[in-house]
Amino acid sequence: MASPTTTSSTASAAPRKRATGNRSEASDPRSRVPRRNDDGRLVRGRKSRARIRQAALELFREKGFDGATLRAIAARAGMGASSIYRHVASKEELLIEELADLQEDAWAQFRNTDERAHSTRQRVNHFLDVQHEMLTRDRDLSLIAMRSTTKPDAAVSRRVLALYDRTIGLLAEILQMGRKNKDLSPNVNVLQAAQALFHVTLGARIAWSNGLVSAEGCRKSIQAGVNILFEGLEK
Amino acid sequence: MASPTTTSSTASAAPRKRATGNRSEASDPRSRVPRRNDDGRLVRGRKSRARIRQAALELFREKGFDGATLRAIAARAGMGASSIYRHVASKEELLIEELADLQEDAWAQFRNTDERAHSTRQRVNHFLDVQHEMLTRDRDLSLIAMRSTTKPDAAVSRRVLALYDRTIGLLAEILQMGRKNKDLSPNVNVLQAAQALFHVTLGARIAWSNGLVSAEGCRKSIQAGVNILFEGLEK
DNA sequence: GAAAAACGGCGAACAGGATCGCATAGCGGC
DNA sequence: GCCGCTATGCGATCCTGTTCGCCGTTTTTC
Repeated sequence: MASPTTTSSTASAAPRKRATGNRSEASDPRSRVPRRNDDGRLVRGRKSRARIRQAALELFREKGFDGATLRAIAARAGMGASSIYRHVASKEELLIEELADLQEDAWAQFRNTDERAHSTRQRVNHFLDVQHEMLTRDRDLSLIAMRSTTKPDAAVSRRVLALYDRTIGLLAEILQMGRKNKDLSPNVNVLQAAQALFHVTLGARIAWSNGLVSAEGCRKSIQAGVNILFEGLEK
Repeated sequence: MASPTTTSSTASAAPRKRATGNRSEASDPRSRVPRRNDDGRLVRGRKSRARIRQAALELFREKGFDGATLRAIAARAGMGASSIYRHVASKEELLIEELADLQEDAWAQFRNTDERAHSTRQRVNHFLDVQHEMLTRDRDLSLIAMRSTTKPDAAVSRRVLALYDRTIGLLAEILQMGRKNKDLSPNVNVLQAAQALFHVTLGARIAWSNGLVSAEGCRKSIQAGVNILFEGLEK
């Protein structure tokens, strides 16, 4: 791993398609944008998607992500394993869809309970608490999200990264408001600060999802990080 | 993923051994602690390990981690694929071994160039720079290390986590010294601070390894995080 | 120095995610 | 009512990490 020779990427550089691969390109279902938009006619597909999702949800809960076989998910959804790939690009995507929804909920919940009168630090802590609560409900959520980001050329990676970005954006908004209110030093770069905050939570969650600390310990660790970031280390 | 039902873990809960599995337990080579310690007489094994490692190294560089097949590695090392498992518990371990070595080198390099007279912030930046340089030489290094930590019950995960811990420990040492020298506020918790610093670097590296920022951008991002942590956000 | 135990290697097999090629169904246009 | 298009489904198959059971070799033990 020492010299920066050439193609060192996690992705198998070659597309590894079977040589015969001539699935007329335009009709390849794996190009995830449906050509015909679903105006209500494609009922069967939507029902299948719902069934797949439900089955995946249940099995993930019962056996964990890695314990839930695609074939088992498919069976419970009442179809063959390969059919799942008509609706989803990878197994991970099944979980990430869920994560995206829960994120949305968490953000909404924050918006509904946010008090702009509170100090910036309080608001940040509140935001991270809501986020924390959502994520610690299911270990796999953080875990598989993280794992996805180790597959740079998979679509699911970009999806997760986008969620991360959105989270950072929301944090930046809070900080921005705080800076305007003279709650924060005027020369902080809110985006960088938001990133730092987010990364601290991410790191704490690694420890939690590996069972090194309890959910509460994770929360404490996040709070400690927030405090340091706000107060600084220097005297 | 909503309710905290029961067994929701990434690991397939059941050990999934084949029912017949009665590999006399005591003689199972997969229990990675060799019964007999290598005092120099077990030459064949050591040569094999070296060949495997070399082959893996080359192929990872040529094709990337995911692109390098175990069968290919084995072939280049002149043995069957299954034999590799006499020496290594998983493919990931092959890369992590490398990472551990490079870490050691990086830490040594830091020790050799560290100037205790410098400010704590300078020393931290130097430490992280050395670390950064080492890690950005190979994208897979950070990537697969991260991926490993998403498999909590695998040995390789614990190995990586230990490396993380050691890094945090070294950072904490620097901070501790800084606190003694009144370089830092006396009431900072050095361990928490070190964790926060480390997590910021980890987060920046996710962005880098996904191609969102250049190596230099990653470095800048880390530095920005360090600055925020030292100076604090509050005015 | 012989039995016991650990080492190290092999080919077959397994599991599980993903892909292929073909078949069918639903819909709009004519 | 037929055509053509896309969506959806299926079973076989691929690929790859990993495990199994077996066996020859080396080291330890007594």
